[in-house]
Amino acid sequence: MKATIKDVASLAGVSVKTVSRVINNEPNVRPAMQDKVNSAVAELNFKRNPLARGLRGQNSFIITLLYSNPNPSYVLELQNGAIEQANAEGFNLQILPCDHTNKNLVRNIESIIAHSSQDGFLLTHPLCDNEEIIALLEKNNIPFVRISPFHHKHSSPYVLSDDHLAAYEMTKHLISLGHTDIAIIKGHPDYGATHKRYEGFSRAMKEMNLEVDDSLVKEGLFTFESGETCARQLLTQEHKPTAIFASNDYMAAAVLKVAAQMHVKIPANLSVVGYDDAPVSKQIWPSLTTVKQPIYDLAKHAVQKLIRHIKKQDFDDIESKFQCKLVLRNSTSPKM
Amino acid sequence: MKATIKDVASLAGVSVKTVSRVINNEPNVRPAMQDKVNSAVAELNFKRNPLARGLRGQNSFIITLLYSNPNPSYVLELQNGAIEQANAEGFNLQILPCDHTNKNLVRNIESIIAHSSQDGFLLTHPLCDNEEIIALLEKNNIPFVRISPFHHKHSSPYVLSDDHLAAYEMTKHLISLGHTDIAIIKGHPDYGATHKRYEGFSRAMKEMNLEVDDSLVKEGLFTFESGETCARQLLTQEHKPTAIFASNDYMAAAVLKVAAQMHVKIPANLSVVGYDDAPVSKQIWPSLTTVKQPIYDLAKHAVQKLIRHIKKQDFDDIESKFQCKLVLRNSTSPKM
DNA sequence: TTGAAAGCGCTAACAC
DNA sequence: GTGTTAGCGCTTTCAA
Repeated sequence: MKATIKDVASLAGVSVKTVSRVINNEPNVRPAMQDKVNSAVAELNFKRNPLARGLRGQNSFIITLLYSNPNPSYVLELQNGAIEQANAEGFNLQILPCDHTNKNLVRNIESIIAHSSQDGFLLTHPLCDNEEIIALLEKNNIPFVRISPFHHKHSSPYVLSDDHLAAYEMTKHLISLGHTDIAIIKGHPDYGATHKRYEGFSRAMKEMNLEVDDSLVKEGLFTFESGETCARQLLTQEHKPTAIFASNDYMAAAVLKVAAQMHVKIPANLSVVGYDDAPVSKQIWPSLTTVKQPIYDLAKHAVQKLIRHIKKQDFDDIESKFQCKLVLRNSTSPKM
Repeated sequence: MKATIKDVASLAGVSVKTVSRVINNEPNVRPAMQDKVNSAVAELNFKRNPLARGLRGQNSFIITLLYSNPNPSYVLELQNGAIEQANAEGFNLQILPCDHTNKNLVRNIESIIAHSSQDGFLLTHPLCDNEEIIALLEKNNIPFVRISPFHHKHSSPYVLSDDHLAAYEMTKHLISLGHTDIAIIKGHPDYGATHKRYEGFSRAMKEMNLEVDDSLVKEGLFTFESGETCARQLLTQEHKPTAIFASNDYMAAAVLKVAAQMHVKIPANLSVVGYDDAPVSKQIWPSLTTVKQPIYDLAKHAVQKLIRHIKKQDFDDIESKFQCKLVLRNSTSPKM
């Protein structure tokens, strides 16, 4: 059977409390004792029982990743980064998918935090901008870290990628290819990313003294269908762009569809860029020039911040910002 | 603070054991007592502490979903179905991504099952066909259910979708459109799905007295790149097909790419079908005719089977087979 | 610096 | 049918 702390104690010839001190890196244990305990631990292949630890101790060593996101590759990368870091620090990650349009959302989360014992939460957009959820966690004194929030007004820690800068650089890239009539298909208005990406785009255009014609700014919803509608408008209206910046890859893929139907050659007659480096960006032809967010690192760092918070250790900054990467593929070319 | 079983007991004026009996649906409690307990539970908003329950009881009420799969939408749908069902039955689902090419895989899993306390495992392909993992679980007497296994020789329960039939029907569909020169791009040879899909294809062809020319059977690997290679061969060789059955959507998307590059019009000059109903099948133009597996239901049912196993309840069948659905989109048309 | 004892919230064993 | 008691494996408290 599994070795318990008692087995270790008797093998090492010390008390259970001493074993507990050693395995928890508590101070006030003589090195000689530590060695004895450590070799007993190794010999018995002992690991703490997380259930017992969680029951008796202050902490359960469980953190919960809460998300409501329709993008599978994004969610999975988030999960993988969070699991990796949580396990490395001796925590378990619980994943909690939910639906942010559900009317009972807050009540459901309330019931979950009331009855299971998580040490902290990782909140992704759009949940991390939900005032009710934040108020709930604060009221219950549960530490949380927000991932890519839109609002920064809360004093709670958060991690994000520099969407503004990446959109700025991508736009500059299009301009450097000679494009001046650049359209943008914006994302869903409720998403922070939408506005940051648009601001980055605008700043680049302004800096290069390029006017952004209103007819070249379309309001999408991050879905393929919305991208299709916007693309159709852009490619049929009087003022046609020579390049389109779609605020995510799904909408960029929709641009390719409309272009194909209208016999507009990409990238020869129209350059298209997306955002996210979603799987589709490689599975489509021409493959999409896009922006890769450091999602895995974002998640790892968010867990790190959260655990620091839980352990009440010294804080690093409230904000941690990570850089995106431009991924140049085949949907862009110099303006003819 | 949270209400405990003691609080409920004193409010209801009964012993803790009676409360325990009621909340666990054990027999031998008078209805009057049950009512008293139930109203006390409701009044205090009591829920069992899962940590304490897991520590004392035989079961931890944790089941683990083990997977190693590069397909994000597949994995996420699996997770969602499994979480849904597990929670409905009062269990927690732990997700455990791993890498089936890792040399330490079995040792890692061994360490996990030795030290945390899961009640059972859900195994997905290719892990569910790994003899070492199965032997490990059997040795430790841990119940497990396999999801879409290739080998059926084990007596352990499994769930799967009827790949053979779906591939058969899809092939029949192509034949009904008038196609006779139908090529197939097979999947990775190590995957069971590869062979079942090929068999379904072959049976349909044979039934209709259509010969399958060797040059129309290509060996892919389920990746976009492998699909591209196969498609290039098919579209440049002497014997060209008028329809291509790609064993998954990634490879079907690759066929569209090659066709576009070679100015082969889809579906006018070439019909293409995929498999899986991956996100790309809707994000590409023409959108892909494909097969949708009931992954969500597969996962739910697998959990159901597993929990039955854990509770040592009467068994349903070892095998549970679910039907796929043909999804007809725009990549197929009658042969011209 | 170390250890003995109590007890987290629950279920199992057994008594009544 | 119902209750009492012990104890899961660990951490906490407090005494030495």
